[in-house]
Amino acid sequence: MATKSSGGGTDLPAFFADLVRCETRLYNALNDRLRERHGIVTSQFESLRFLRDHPGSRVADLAAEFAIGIGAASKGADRLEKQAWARRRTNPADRRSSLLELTDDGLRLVDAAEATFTETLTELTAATLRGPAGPVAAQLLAELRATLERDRIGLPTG
Amino acid sequence: MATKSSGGGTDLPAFFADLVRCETRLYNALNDRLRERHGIVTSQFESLRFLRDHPGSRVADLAAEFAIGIGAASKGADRLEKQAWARRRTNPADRRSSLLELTDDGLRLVDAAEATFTETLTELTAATLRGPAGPVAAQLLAELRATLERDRIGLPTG
DNA sequence: TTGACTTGGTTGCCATGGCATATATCTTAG
DNA sequence: CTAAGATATATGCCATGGCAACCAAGTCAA
Repeated sequence: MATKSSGGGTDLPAFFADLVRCETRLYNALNDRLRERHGIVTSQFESLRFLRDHPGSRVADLAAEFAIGIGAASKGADRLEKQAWARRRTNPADRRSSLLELTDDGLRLVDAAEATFTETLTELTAATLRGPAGPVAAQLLAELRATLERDRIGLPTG
Repeated sequence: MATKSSGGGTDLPAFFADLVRCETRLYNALNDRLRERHGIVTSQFESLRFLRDHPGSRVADLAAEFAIGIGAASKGADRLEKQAWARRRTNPADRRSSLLELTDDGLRLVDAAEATFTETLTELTAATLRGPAGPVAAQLLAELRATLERDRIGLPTG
């Protein structure tokens, strides 16, 4: 029981495998629904929601939030701009960067997509999360996330 | 509190966000360690471990396990074969498919990588999972995974 | 002020995965 | 047995992300 005892009673490799499998399948399922109803995928929905809730963010802020590279964040912003869902505005305080904000179209889209997102997520997870373990697990994931972010774990290079 | 009550006391969108952020950062961090020490990434480690533990699996079995498309699984197998970590053997019962198995090199690699994997994962998560919430959360994710797999949620097309 | 360093972002190249298509094999109704 | 359909995989095209090279702009010390 060497493996189990390292995690204080939890089989960490099994925990990780379950975490990844849940994430993959939920992400895929949400992609399907969001694509068919709104023409976007989950990563775009999350970017739009972040920009709605944090207007004036920079490309680097998107990268940090989602733990993706700066390059990927920049390209993602390009795509949102190309669809006229977001735009870059010159940052008056630092001309190297731009401040991102949603357009009216983008705002309407994210609000509509959020309904689909929440509905689908509820459909897929509410039964399992309904019991008393739900909030405990949610709290633990929030703590794990906070720890990883505090220690800057798993940030890509570029 | 409409959102929270749908999940029986859990904010499902927040739960999902935390789940995805944890998965991304852990995956990235494990990628770094595995790449520098063994020249593989986490997805390859997981494939190798699966083949070690389920010898004679088919490409379709890999796809189902990881909720990726058949095409992606086929290409992944190609890459493992190219490195001589695995090989395809003709399936005597069905000549459309091959049975995959590790080579001796592949077996040595996965065993070595597993030590790095477990060690890194422990380093990153053991502190958070140590408390009483750890097993509760692990159990909940296992149940969620089982539900998603039972209902075939989030399987790609090809 | 200026030159070295840092920081924010963009872009090109490569690897990987999704999806559609193409093949080769099974399976099965008749 | 045969033809139609189902199944397992392979492969091509496209989208996306990592990483590195590059450029523009800010910071700082002397």
